[in-house]
Amino acid sequence: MEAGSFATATPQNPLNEILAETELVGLNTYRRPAIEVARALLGTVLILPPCAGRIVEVEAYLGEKDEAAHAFRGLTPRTKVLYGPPGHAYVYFIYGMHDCLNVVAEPTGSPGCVLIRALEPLAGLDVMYTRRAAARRDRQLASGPGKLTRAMGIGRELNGSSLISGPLTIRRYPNPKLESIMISPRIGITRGADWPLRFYFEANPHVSG
DNA sequence: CAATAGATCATCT
DNA sequence: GATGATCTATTGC
Repeated sequence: MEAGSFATATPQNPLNEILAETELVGLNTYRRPAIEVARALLGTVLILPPCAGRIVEVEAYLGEKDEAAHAFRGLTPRTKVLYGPPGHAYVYFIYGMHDCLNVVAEPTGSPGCVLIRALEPLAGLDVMYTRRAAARRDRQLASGPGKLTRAMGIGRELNGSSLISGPLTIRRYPNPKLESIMISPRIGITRGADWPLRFYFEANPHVSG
């Protein structure tokens, strides 16, 4: 957050500023190979009012040819959304406890997607701290796939929802801040663990460990 | 600080 | 019945 330029006790929610300075990420951005979409989403802003966070870490999942992807087993009730149109949210429940957010990529019928792994909190921090009682620093609010869904209030009710119409949306700055991008193998998987499909901002403290 | 165990359930074999 | 795109608390150095 910014240093105390104002002495007012009521903190201004910067969500309106973010909305004014950004533009909605459109369908053409999502309807591309998952790797390209992953790169394109780095630095964009994930918004679910009253919260917003800048995407600083993502992973690409390549569909049926990718052993680590849910779609490796083909079309099932769970993976149905992945086979649907791009630009939609795929939210699933894992480890009996956590929800994870993916963005569906590639044309309809091709189940590539991008896992959102970490956010730099930008707006609604007070709400995030309420939801994430264990967090003592901003960097602990959303530095992991389960943490960020918790902090943002993203649940399975948003599975299959459109990122174009909302309420969950992704927006980009016309002139994004420059940060050097690192590439590494994906985290937390057993098969396909050697493929370099994780992208993150090298020096950003909000990236997961 | 690093390592580890426990929580807890949808999905698939 | 086992596994898993995780997080947290706790233990041990």
